[in-house]
Amino acid sequence: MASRKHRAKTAALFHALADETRLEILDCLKDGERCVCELTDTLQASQSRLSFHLKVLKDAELIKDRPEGRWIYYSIHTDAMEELEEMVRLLREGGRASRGTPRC
Amino acid sequence: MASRKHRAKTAALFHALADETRLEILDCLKDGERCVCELTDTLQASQSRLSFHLKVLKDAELIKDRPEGRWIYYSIHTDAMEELEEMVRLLREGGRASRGTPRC
DNA sequence: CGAACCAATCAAGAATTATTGATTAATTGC
DNA sequence: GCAATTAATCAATAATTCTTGATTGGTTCG
Repeated sequence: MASRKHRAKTAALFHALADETRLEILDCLKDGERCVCELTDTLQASQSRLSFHLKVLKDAELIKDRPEGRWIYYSIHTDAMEELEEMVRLLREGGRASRGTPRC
Repeated sequence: MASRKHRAKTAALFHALADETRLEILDCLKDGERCVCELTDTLQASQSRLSFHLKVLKDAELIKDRPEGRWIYYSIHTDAMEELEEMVRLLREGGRASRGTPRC
């Protein structure tokens, strides 16, 4: 069926992934959690810019944060990654109930 | 490693998917190929608007077209869908060579 | 407390992307 | 050939997203 709501959620998730800087961040976090200052170092990006992209990723629930003292550590939110795989599977395989109905 | 080039390609692919109209088109095409006028009908979208989004999807190689007479039939490009799954898998599982290296 | 540090937020501007309406090109049927 | 149909493209505008630099809030350490 692919409800309107689900479609919006899917679009939002893909939007969060549709940016090189954000992909770079995710790539970086695959090795484990990092604080923002480590990321600015590694990715050669300004603090403000990075903060913006981290927020996008966090809003999409692709990453989560853990404050500790004056640092904030970010890491990959595994659940969302699983959800992403599910979305792609639906997109690909269809998940259509009626195989005989030709029109959408 | 996730080269710069690969990251750009990934971002571009996700960008093509980050739009409700385009997701709707893909959803529609899952039932088989459709010509543009069928899509404008079903999706209640203007011809020009649809044409724009079809171009985005086609540029991302998510769909392909088959001209026949004065119609143009669009359908899902299965290869790209497989590639998409591969990208998501890489994003998720890492595909990182050195498991021992902590920094990115 | 005050200085230094980390990170979020804000405002302004730049850049990109989407929508609309009009035009154009190609094809079919009369 | 001419009118009608299908779809791409273009120009202009609207809307969204990104970047930058400055400010703010919270934390630690002296």
